[in-house]
Amino acid sequence: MPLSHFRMQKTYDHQKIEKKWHQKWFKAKLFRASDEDKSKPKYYVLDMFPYPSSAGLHVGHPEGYTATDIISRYLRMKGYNVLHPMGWDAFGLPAENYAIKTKIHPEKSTLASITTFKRQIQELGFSYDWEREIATCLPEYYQWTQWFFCFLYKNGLAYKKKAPVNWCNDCQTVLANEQVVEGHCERCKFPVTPKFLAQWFFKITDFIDDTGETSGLLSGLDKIDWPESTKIGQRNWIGRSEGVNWINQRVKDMDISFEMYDSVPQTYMAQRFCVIAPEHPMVAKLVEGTEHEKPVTEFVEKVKKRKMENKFDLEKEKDGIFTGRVIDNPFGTGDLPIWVASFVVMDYGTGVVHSSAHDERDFAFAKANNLPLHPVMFPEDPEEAKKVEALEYCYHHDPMAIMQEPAEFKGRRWGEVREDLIDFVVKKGLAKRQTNYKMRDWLVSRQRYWGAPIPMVYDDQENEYLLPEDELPVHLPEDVDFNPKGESPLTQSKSFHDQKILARIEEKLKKSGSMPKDRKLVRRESDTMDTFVCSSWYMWRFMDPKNKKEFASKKLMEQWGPVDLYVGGAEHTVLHLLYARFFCKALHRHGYISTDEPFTKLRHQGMILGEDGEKMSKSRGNVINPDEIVKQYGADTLRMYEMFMGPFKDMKPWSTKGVLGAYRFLKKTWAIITEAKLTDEEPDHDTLKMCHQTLKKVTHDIEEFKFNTAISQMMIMINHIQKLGKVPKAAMEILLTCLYPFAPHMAEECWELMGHKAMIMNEPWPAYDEAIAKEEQMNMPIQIAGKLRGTITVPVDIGKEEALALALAEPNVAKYLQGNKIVKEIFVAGKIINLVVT
RNA sequence: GCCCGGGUGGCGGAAUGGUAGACGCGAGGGACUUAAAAUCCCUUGGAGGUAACUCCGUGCGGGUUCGAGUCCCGCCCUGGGCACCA
Repeated sequence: MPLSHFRMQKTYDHQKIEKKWHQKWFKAKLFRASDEDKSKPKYYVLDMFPYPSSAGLHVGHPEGYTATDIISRYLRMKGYNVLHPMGWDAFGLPAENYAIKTKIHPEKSTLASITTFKRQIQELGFSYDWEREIATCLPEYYQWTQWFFCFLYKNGLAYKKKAPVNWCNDCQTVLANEQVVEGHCERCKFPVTPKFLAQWFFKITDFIDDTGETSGLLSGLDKIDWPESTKIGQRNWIGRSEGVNWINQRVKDMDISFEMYDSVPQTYMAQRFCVIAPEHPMVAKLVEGTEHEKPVTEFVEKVKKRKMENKFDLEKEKDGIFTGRVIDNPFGTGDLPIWVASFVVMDYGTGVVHSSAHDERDFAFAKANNLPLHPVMFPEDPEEAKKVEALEYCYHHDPMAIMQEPAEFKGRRWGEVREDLIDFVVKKGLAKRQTNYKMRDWLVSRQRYWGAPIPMVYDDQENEYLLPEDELPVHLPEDVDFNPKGESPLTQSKSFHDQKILARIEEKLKKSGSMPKDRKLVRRESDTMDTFVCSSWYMWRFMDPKNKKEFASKKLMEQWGPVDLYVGGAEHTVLHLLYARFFCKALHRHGYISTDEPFTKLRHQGMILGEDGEKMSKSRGNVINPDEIVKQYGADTLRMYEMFMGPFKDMKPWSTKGVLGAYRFLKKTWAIITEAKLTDEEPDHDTLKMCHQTLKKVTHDIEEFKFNTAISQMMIMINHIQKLGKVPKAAMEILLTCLYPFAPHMAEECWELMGHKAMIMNEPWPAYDEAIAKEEQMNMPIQIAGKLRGTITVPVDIGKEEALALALAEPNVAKYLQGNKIVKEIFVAGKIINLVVT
């Protein structure tokens, strides 16, 4: 047996290596973000903090976390003071549902989940500053969530209003949309009905447009580096629309008049009827005491019920009923019958709209209900115009359409009259300019236990009072029954409504003059806040997580804010990202911070699917447990594999076989360090070139979130090095530096084995040399009429004449040129030759 | 329905308008081994050809261009979001 078989091979023991470096990093507090160090530029890298579910970490979590860890480690090497924190979005429905089922208190199950999540995340070796860890369900955090409620309330940005909730009469509880399946309760299959409750709203609509120094939710998007699709998502969500409100729309023979919003006022002379939302409070008045009262009321009830069933397709709806009333039309086109129509949305505009022949849905509604239509603009083509006149189809949104009415605009094009026409009708006193938005105010009340209590109290006459700040936090009480009893779980708690404490609060309120002396406090607000409120401000808390006096100090927020890079799933395109921007803008408007956008740069990770290409789920049995991958192959392998799978933002299926590719790469690296002959000799020309090419590619790819191609370049380099007899240390050092952000345990261990005393993380990120990285030779393709007919090996910077001469000499090319005349020579330096022949 | 993505080998994917398929997985063949694992080497889009090489090929149909996976127009299929899941 050859001697080499007895040579002790140092095996790649990932478990031992990873544990060793976790301890080293932890002991030396190496990832502490320094509040004091002003010598380095700051960079704040934030992950969307996870909801610690009882299922434990999903392989989807480490995808984003690895990306931010790569960026964080890379930037530290580049000399930045990096803030990279982690925490827990710990309030929410699942823990409460779990409590109802198992009687285990949400706090207990949530804290257990956090412990598991934390262990799993730590095993992956992410460079978080754990001293800044936060959990939204802890009083030291939710005290400040409540402070934000107070802050908004004091500034007129929180108000109470009645709104419908999904109500299950069998379970006696409010249901989340998620718990409503096709209009029925998920648990007991009972039909869900609407129930109107007084609920708290935040006035997010106040921040759509710019105000003073604070950019609005719309224009602010223009200055941040976010994916365009996400910006579009937010713009569409906000749904800004400019138009007019028609005024003095009086109901004939009644003392009622409406305003009606119109985003396309050009065709107002076509209006022949109007439609009102079933929920409109005036509907009852319109039909009161008439023969229409009964059928209309029945119709309204029917529509409301169908809307609750979530199966309501606004676009296809054309159900309606006549109210028996008409609008006394001020335009001189006759009275407009008022119909109740299922498709009219109460939340948009004023809930009453005019209808005309130039709107597709109005057109369909009129045809279905035999209502009059009257086109006022026509296509240029007389044949087509006839069809429009005959109401064969709905003619709309054609800029070239020719207007017939009003007389003042006759002959002009629809596409250019808008502004003039609006001025005209405004001057005539028919309308006023109006901007509308699809977005509604944010409903934050939740009739649940596991959330931050809303810091309000009520007196015996149901008047509301904001809690004095020194009464915060309002603790979640323990004496609560999670089983639904028809109202918020907190309503039942004795300790929550402790009369002694209420008396103390009452005294304070009276002393400060905010409460009349003859009133008596009787209860606290028993609703809690939407968990999105907790996650709307957590990025500020990370900057100053231990602060007992403020949610975060102005000084530290100026120092660390805003978040330079934010990474998370695209499912948060609208809600979370919009709410966090709203909070930031509110803080900015009221002088707390100097930035009005919280996240300068945003990137989304794509979802990781199961091996079957389907979404991972327990029921499908295709869930991959990261613990098993870490145990078998190590954290570095999991990190490498997840980054290598494909483009960061794309959805990609898991492949357990594919993990092997990443593992083999790491083992090759390990083998070179532990087995190959490392030499102090300078790298040869090709190896040096490879080093600089790799450095260049990895540097650029990290910055552009192209981690998959960065890794493939490292694979190319290791394949090259493997073929060398002696491996130059200098080359391995460059490779390990590139590898460090991706597989930090492996890189540190190898670095140490190479004899380095200091850690690789303390090395500066090396600069590449463009001149060395450059290829000097290339295979230049030669096309004839766009088809590849040969290649020539030439210097990259070869000139046109020289290249053409070589190209013509290439045998296969010459063959194809026989008997043809070259009419055009395309030469793209360093790229290609294309000869166009007759 | 509305809004936003995506369709490239057996699979994940790569390609500033310039040789389509880098890198990895899988598969086939070989080396080492008593054997297996591990590792290493070779082949690997399809069809034809001993070979040189040729033809076809990036969801479908058109267009722009010397040249299109990439840009434009029209389709088909598919995934995600849609306000109380987070």
